[in-house]
Amino acid sequence: MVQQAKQRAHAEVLDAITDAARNELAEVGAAALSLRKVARSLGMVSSAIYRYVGSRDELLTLLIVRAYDDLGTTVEQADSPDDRPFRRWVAAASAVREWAVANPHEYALVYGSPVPGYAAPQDTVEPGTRVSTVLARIVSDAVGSNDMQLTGATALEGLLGQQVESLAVNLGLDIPPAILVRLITAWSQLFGLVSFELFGQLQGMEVDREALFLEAVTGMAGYIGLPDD
Amino acid sequence: MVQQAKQRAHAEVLDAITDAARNELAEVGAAALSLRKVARSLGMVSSAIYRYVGSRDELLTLLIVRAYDDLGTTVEQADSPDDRPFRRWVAAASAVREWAVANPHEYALVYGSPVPGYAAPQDTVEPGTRVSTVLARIVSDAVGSNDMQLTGATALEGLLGQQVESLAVNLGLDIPPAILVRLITAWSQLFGLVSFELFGQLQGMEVDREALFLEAVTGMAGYIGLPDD
DNA sequence: TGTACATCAGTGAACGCGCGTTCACTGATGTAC
DNA sequence: TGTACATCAGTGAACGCGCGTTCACTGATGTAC
Repeated sequence: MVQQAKQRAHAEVLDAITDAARNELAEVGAAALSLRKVARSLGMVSSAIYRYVGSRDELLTLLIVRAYDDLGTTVEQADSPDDRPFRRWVAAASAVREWAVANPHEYALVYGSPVPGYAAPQDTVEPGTRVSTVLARIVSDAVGSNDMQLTGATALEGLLGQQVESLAVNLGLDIPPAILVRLITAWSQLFGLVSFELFGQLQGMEVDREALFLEAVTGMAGYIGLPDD
Repeated sequence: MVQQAKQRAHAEVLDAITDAARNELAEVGAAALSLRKVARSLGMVSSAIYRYVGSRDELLTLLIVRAYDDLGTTVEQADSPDDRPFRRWVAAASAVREWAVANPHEYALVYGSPVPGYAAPQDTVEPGTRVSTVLARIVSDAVGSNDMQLTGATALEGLLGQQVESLAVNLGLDIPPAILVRLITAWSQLFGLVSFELFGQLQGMEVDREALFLEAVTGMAGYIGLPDD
């Protein structure tokens, strides 16, 4: 019983460390994140951190997993399966953007340029797939309910067609290759838009970013065959 | 005369420094780029660098300008104004991707997450616009020659429409707002695709990346109204 | 209830490291007369 | 052609810094009997 209290205390401090690290991240970015600063911000001596975290890389991994999970949860909650596919797509995409705008450094940690000298371990893979899983479900639901209106799609030629087909099988997705390619494309375009905005490439252009994003997302919806109302 | 030789020598060493820095960049990334390592790789003592470069930030700026210029030149050369608009678009987009794949760290330096603690000075702005200038010229040429086939474009509503209109005026572009929004969208999607591929988000998906890219670029061409052959 | 022992969070000093930058200097090269 | 001077690339030592990580330790808390 009391051991459990100890374990709880341990977990709480670990949470506090992760929180502090998140704040550090927001101020200086991943490359400059330092165990010593995190410790200092908690009023601990730097070596005490090692009771909770094995190394700096381990802390980074913790942050990455947490960021993926945070974003994953947000997007999952933004998706209401009873809506029309178009609405679901827009909602999911907007959720990605809003989370990114609210958490720019965590977004950068996960979708920005790789942190030099850090190799993501296996633990980060699964939480990283949650967003694309939602997107895929939206599309496969639309396929299932015959809600797709794919225009101008050419049959996939050769190698790419085969690869996409076996990808669909591997992921257990009921999505025809011609649509799945477009989904993959739209998926990366979605993050492209967000990164572009967040990393300052739109700087100097005075346009309403949210409206621009909605325009783009609507265009992508058409591209992947999700009809607008 | 001899002074000129001195100046030339100075410029040559500065070039060597930039080259060495580029190599460093390719190995450790921008955040970990160090003046001392660059000096060492040239067989100089670290303080000697300061004869050529005022500070680490100045060296970074040099690298950024050079990357922008490199990419800009590449894309400009890939564009042959006599081709059909669709071909020009594909050629320009492919040039971006190929350059990025060949120079991943320079790409990351310029289009990746911002380097912490570094603020880009004004000198980097102009070379940064060269790619988008090419893309805009392709589209405005197509507009001028009545080569556009814009499908499903809704008139832009409210604020965004006005903003895009005045943007076109400011940049001196003869592109109707409805098309310009889509160009901006496609432009950032283009870099989104490239970043996604380069930063490892496609990892674990066994698809021919070039073919996927071409699919996407073709889709974007349709979106911005450039008809395929 | 009391005592001996185990656990483990947190301390504080120390390690070796590489960094950006400064500074007084040497020595080669070019210039002026 | 020769001499005094200026320029400036490169040297080497030093500065102060913050980092990740280790280690022997203290002291509080809980456990077994």
